[in-house]
Amino acid sequence: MRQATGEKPNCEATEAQLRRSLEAAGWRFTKQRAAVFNCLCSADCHPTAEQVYQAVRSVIPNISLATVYKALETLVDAHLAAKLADADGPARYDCRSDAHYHFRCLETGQVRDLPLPYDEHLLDKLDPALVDSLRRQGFHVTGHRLELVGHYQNV
Amino acid sequence: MRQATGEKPNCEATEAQLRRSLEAAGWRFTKQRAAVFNCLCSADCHPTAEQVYQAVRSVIPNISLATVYKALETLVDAHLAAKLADADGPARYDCRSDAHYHFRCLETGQVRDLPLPYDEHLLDKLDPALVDSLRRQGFHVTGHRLELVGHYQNV
DNA sequence: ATCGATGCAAAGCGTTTGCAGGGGT
DNA sequence: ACCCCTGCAAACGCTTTGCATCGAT
Repeated sequence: MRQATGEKPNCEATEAQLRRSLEAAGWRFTKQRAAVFNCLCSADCHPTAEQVYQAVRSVIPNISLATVYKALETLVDAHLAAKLADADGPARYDCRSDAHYHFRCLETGQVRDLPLPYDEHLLDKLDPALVDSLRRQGFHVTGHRLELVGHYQNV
Repeated sequence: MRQATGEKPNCEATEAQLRRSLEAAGWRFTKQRAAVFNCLCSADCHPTAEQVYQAVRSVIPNISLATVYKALETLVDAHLAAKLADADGPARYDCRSDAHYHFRCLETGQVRDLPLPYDEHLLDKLDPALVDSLRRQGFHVTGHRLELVGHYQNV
């Protein structure tokens, strides 16, 4: 975990902004949800529910793991976070909900955001006629998920 | 599930070929492993362990779900299949182990292979200087996973 | 005051494991 | 004959749920 530095979209969200987003989605603002959200935003790579739980306990010692899971689900529902599947092992949570790409370290399993914009025309770059060709075969493509894999070496 | 039509790489594998691949990886040939492999190859979209179990029971009625899981793990180890993560819900199994792309139907959750070659130069097409730029930020990219999403409408 | 959120414990689901007996080499 | 594999059942890890109480509006 690192301190929030304002690099990530949601990180600048003040408590008031978080409250507005939650209420806009029909949820109440609670300190548990705020703590979970702040944990996600200050993490340098996308944590698991258990990692969020351990981190948040230093702020709210008696929070329960079930509450962490419910808070994460609430944040996802309010489009304040996204849930990322993991082939083996627990899911990871990302405080960005906009379309973007991820990097997965094959050595540690860590998942990070890539400083790379979502490219709506990726398929055209692969092959300009691709989407039409796929549609003729029954595949109606509305988006894509790209994950780069390798290893991460902090500099 | 559909009948094997020979379109998929592993589908032409005779029992003898399957035996050779298993033994090359240090495993024995058993009818349970053969039945599980045949089920994967004849499926029109990548099944879950439970779906394999239900399908294989018509061939080996007393097979256990644990054996199906072990057979799938064995096939993955022998590079005769691959395991695909699912955001929510069980994993899916693919009788191809070469790098290729998938299509995920957002309505049914079904996953299919795409008739699309793996493009090693995808990142260069996104941006020729991308890999170098990422490496300077600590991301050492060795491959990528691309999944197209949308809905599938059989024609 | 109302009604949603929390914390706890128990249940749930997909998957893995331990083990005695059966089957492949 | 050896030892791996199977089938059964129990355990497992991650996640969700039921419920009484607490807290936000």
